[in-house]
Amino acid sequence: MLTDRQRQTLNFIHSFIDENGYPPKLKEIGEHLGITSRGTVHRYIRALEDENLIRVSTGRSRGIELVDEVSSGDKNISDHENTLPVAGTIAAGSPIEAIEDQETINLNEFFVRPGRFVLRVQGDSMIEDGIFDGDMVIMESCQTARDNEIVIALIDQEEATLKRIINNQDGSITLVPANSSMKPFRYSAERVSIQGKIVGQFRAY
Amino acid sequence: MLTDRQRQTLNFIHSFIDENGYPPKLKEIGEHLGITSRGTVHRYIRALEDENLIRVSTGRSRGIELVDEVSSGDKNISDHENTLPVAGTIAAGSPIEAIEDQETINLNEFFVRPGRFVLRVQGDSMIEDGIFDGDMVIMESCQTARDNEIVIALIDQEEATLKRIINNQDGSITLVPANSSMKPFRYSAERVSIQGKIVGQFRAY
DNA sequence: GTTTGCCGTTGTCGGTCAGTTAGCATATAC
DNA sequence: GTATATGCTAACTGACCGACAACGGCAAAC
Repeated sequence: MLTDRQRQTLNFIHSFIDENGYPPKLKEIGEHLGITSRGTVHRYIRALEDENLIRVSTGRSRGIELVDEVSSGDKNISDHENTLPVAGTIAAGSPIEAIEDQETINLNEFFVRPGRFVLRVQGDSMIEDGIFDGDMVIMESCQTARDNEIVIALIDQEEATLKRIINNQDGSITLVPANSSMKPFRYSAERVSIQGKIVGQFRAY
Repeated sequence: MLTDRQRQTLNFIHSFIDENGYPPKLKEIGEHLGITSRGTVHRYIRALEDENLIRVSTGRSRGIELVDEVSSGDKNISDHENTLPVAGTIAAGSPIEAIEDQETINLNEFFVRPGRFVLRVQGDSMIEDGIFDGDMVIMESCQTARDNEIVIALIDQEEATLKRIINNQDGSITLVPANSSMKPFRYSAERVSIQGKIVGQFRAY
């Protein structure tokens, strides 16, 4: 029989894998449970292993596996249910006609890849690039970026912002907002770490 | 089981090929990961080859091939493959960290419904509403719209445009661009037919 | 034909990180 | 008092990671 904490641990492992496709490490589990000690977390892992609920490859990072439960049901989704027809370009002079058999787009296939995540944007610093307060941006994790890419930059390990990046000759980094009422800021390289770059943006009305 | 860095490497190779049609070289992978050493990158490549996830033609530049994953059997369309984790809101003061609140978003479920379609936007008439030249808009077919909704209006059965709509007291219709260099236009009701209203917008970078 | 430079390959070195184990402390239930 | 669950710190080990150096193949530049 599991204790509360053990059950919480198992639940977290479950949803973490669901979400990320790979298992968490002890530290991540600890953060979720509010435990700072990896040793304590490890004791839970051990207990769950004894109960035969997980499998652990000893020594390896992220070495936790779930023990198979009932194989998940198939989710038979026929393809067209997941696509939107692309009716063409809207430009002066042409009505949008009956949408025949033309191109379709599957938003998931278009945007969803491992290593990507979504953020809701707060603030107006990128409005001139068409990224508005409340918009969602699709980011891809990475540590470096080329000039003029839009990135999430973490400054002094504290403040995260969405900005356009310029890698200066001298190694410093300039973060440029797309809002003429704000000014670019220049930082030494050590102060800035990049957490991801933008690959998409969307908005619902 | 892959390490974090190995997974990031594989993801990058994947999207690089997707994007460019040819595989990246070590240096390019390194730049993406923030590594200056080709040797380190090479070790990842080796590991991925050992895991049978890629194939490498030894010695050649850009000699990486992806191993077909279709063959890898199950393709357990587990849900997370179609969702993106929502990492939270990006605002000053908070690093994007452990993706805690397990919210995820499934773009298809979010946007795809019967009767909707996608249009590519041409022109700048809606830039102040964050709809740029080249953006895609998701429309829902309908014949009427309330004030201030963004619609596709077909004028004189000829010209289709994306505009904000105002239904005037006298029955006429005003179409308002979101671009201060353009003026609203007023049409009699007979001249305008609405083909759909906006429900979403997206853009790829 | 030689040189130069890019690229992949291999190996080594030192630093960091994750998992593991053990010992100590506290609170609660029996 | 004893047992159990919980949490911490400290220390050990091996995996992992990144830099660097060196080599060979190849192609463009001279």
